[in-house]
Amino acid sequence: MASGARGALTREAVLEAAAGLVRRRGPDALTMRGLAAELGTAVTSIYWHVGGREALLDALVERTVAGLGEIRPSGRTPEQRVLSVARALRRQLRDHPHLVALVHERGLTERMFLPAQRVLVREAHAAGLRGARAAEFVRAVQFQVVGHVLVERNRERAPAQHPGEPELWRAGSAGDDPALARALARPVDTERLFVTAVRALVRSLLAPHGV
Amino acid sequence: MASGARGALTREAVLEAAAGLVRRRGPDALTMRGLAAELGTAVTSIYWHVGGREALLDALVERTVAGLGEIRPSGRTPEQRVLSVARALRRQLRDHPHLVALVHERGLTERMFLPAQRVLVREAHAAGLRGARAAEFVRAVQFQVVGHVLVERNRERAPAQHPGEPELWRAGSAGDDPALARALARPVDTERLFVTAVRALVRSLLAPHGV
DNA sequence: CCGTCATCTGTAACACAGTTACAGCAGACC
DNA sequence: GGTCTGCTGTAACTGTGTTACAGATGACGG
Repeated sequence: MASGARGALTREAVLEAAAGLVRRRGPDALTMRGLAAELGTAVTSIYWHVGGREALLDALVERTVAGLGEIRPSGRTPEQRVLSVARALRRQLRDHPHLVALVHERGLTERMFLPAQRVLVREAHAAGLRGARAAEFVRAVQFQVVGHVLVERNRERAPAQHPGEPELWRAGSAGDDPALARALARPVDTERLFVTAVRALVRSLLAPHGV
Repeated sequence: MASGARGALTREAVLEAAAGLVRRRGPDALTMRGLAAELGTAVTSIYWHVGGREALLDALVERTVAGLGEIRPSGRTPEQRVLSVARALRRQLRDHPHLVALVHERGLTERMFLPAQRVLVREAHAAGLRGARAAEFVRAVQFQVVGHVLVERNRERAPAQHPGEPELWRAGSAGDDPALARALARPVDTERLFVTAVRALVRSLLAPHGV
């Protein structure tokens, strides 16, 4: 059963090296040959241990998601607690930028959110939402958080754009509101925007006055 | 200046063929050799006319965005009008699914939204928002719409997930709310969710009572 | 102690991708 | 005619995922 004398390559070692490679140099840098070189072995060993590239990426996603810490709500009101969950989740995803790219590339955004879903369900209940209404609340928050992070990440690696927002709003194209033009020409404060948007959404959905 | 006797390959013809290829078989199917074969020419001609693959994709995005129709708000209240803009934009993006993939791959989500930004600014103004407040409103709606479409598209091409929402919520893991468990085990009605979320966000941000 | 077998590794290839060096063709212009 | 520019084709280079196949290595049964 045992392998050669020296390294005794394991599936875990392969995943570890792959994770390191992705963390340091991004998902595109994860090539089978490069990974083999990093491990000082041959490509075929990797295929034997973890299967092809697809399986490797899937395993990486699973591994990283499992490694994310538990999310604990904090705050008094349900609104505060949900907001804290959203912020924690965004923080986790931003701390693992490669995960977002990986997950999106593989169509697994749902998987990325599952760990937080239970927590949100509890908070929805605590806020008095039940049944389909609660489910819709959880889904709305989920889509907003994940969507925001996707857009955010996307913008960060965006090249120079033509025409970009600065050029577009430089002149008086905003009618008679120079403050607005200035604000739109400035780069986005994504952290602040995130909090504002989530708070607005949550406040509205938790409001008691029916839809 | 003129070319060979027959086709007279032009940059426009190359872009048209590339757009068709992407529309029919997705961005991955757009290979330089495949495109050349479709056009009955050689790869080098494509390089001469439009540059490499990156430039080709950029041109495609530009072309498609330019081809999107104008967005006209409809409805009486600002809330209704903004919601109509959001729905129209989502509809446009969903009618060009390849565009979403292309744009995300190239980090150009901002470019995707620019045509609608002016309209939203006008509506924000009509609703009484000014300056930084209006800018934040526009950005929040922008992030939500684009983010939602990204998540939506991502889910549609998602493979079977382990564990998925159905398995997760099949049992009584939702405490004592079987209706909620059922709702979460069902597939998401993204159209409805989109409207609910955008309306909630807009309503809250347009409310007069300060932050 | 020898043989067999499952496990693991290495060599070398295949098909396909983007890209480009370079030769050649066709019309324009002098 | 000669030359020059615009455009096209051949064939190659590098790098990708993947796999057929031959070995190596150690455990186990006789």
